[in-house]
Amino acid sequence: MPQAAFRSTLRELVHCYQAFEGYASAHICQQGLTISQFDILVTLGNGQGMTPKELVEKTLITKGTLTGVIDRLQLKGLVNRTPSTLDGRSQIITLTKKGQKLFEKVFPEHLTYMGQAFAHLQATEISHIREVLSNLRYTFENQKTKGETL
Amino acid sequence: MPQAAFRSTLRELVHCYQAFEGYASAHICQQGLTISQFDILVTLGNGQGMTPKELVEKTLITKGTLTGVIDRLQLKGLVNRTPSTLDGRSQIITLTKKGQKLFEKVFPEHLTYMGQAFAHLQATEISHIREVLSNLRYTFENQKTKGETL
DNA sequence: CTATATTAGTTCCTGTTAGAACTAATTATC
DNA sequence: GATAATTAGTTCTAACAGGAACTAATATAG
Repeated sequence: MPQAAFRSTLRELVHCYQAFEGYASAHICQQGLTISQFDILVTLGNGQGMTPKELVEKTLITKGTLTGVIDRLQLKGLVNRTPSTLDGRSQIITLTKKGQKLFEKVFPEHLTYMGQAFAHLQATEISHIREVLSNLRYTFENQKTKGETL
Repeated sequence: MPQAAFRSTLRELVHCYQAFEGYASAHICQQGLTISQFDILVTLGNGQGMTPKELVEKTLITKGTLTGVIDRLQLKGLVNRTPSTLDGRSQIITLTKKGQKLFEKVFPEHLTYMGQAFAHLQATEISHIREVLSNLRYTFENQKTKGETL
């Protein structure tokens, strides 16, 4: 089989993701936040607080890592840890006023910033990109499952 | 502007990349290598050796990180550091026989493994994905440059 | 030729990642 | 209701990322 075809596509996927990360993080790091911290801030924004468990489910951060990310957000005074009254093992992470304020400032800015990159694309083009990515993702996930069942 | 369009596309990009990484790394880690180590092994394979500087240029690893990656590859007996005769600051990283042998085993296997994920796609479809990714990448890179010039 | 600037690689720092082991609390089972 | 299995969160380890500071060697400029 001619392998050059998919190899260059994979390279392009990596480069594309790197370009996205570079573009997004440039803005986020300007705010003195890391990507992970921003991810948590945004996930907590607009909500009533969550347990670390829920945060792990909603973000791409694993539980071992999350402890440290929350530690640092707490040091910055952006989140609080409150023991859960329902479950003694559990706690609720909430934004402090400072955290909420930061979220309300940074999140819309970030959307605008990211939106700029897509400004020259039609809605149908954006949808098409999403479809292609979705199929490619499925390709890997489906294959992985196959491999595991063998 | 309706922001939902590009937001879901970005999410899909992240998920797609994660799926790719998960699929690829499952195979690489089976070989007792990390992604970075594999990256260096493959970059050195088929060649005469390179300076760390060249490795930094050809991979996505920064020079501070590279020192450690090479250290660990050296500990595993997969690469050698040889001082350059042309430049006293410089050194040449080469695969040991063991490293070369590992490369010759692992790399073709990895290509086959990755190729499996694309087996159900036509060559034209693979090219199309590459085009879409390439354009999306350009979108970010172009935008970034714009921002910097402002 | 000598002072200066640049370059190659290492080291250090902070933060993140994945995964394993651990603690404490809770649920399930008999 | 005591024992066993789960679950929530923390801690630890090895590795990596990005960036700044550092060392030694080389190039450049006067």
